[in-house]
Amino acid sequence: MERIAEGEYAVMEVLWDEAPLTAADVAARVPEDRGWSLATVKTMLSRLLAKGVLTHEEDGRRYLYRPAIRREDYVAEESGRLIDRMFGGRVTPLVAQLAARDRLTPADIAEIEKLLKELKS
Amino acid sequence: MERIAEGEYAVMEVLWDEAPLTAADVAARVPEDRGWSLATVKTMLSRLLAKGVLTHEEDGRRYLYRPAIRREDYVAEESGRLIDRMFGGRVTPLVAQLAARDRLTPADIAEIEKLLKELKS
DNA sequence: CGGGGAAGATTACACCTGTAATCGACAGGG
DNA sequence: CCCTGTCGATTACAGGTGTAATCTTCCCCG
Repeated sequence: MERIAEGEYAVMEVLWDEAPLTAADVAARVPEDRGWSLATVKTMLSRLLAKGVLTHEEDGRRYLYRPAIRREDYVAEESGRLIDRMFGGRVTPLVAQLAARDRLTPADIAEIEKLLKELKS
Repeated sequence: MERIAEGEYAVMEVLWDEAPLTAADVAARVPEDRGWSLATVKTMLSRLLAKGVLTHEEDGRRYLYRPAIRREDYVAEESGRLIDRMFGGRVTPLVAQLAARDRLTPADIAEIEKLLKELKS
């Protein structure tokens, strides 16, 4: 699966959330703080099409864009890459790391424990 | 903290493992499969210096390089970035995701449970 | 029916990254 | 004392990315 750049990912998020959309619709839904012009969004859409992670169907003179890959799949791949690179492919050190950095609230801990318990059954 | 590119990260790994080292030493320790020439490694070192994530001390006509940032800190930052981007800043969905993707072996689960238990005390 | 606006396509351009080659200085061996 | 090898510094260059502007085509409003 083709790599998706950081900015492009923001566009994918929009379409994972709602699809199909026109370029203008996507632009309208991209987070404000990106400060992107419509032209920029169109560039992103073209590149994502070229990468094969979006498809488009014609709607008169416009395109309707929709994701060609599933969000969970992409997220899984990216997470895997990070874990491979920074934690030698092992998940436990990641969790340990997060714990040590106080990224885990008591609520998180409870939730994860529940999750793991279900996994074992 | 400056962003470290994928290739540059491989150089950092070498120096986190052993420092200080000369450019030639670093080149000798970079994973074979990168297939990098000494020149390439030197470029990486310069860029990392420019980014402020390495320091160098003179040793005659050569430099001895050593990390200027701690590995755990950088790893923490990168992990945080991924979690923010792909999981809305929440850790639990990450773990859920890993679980669903069978990235968690029973041994992992046991280990994580132990880790969490310690956290609570 | 003509002009303006909107759609996608094409082009632009600077910065980052991977991957070096080349350059100028200098130290050490013969 | 000179040559050669080695060092860091500088330069190179293509592909990816952020961020658009411009071009071409065509539809709709007046």
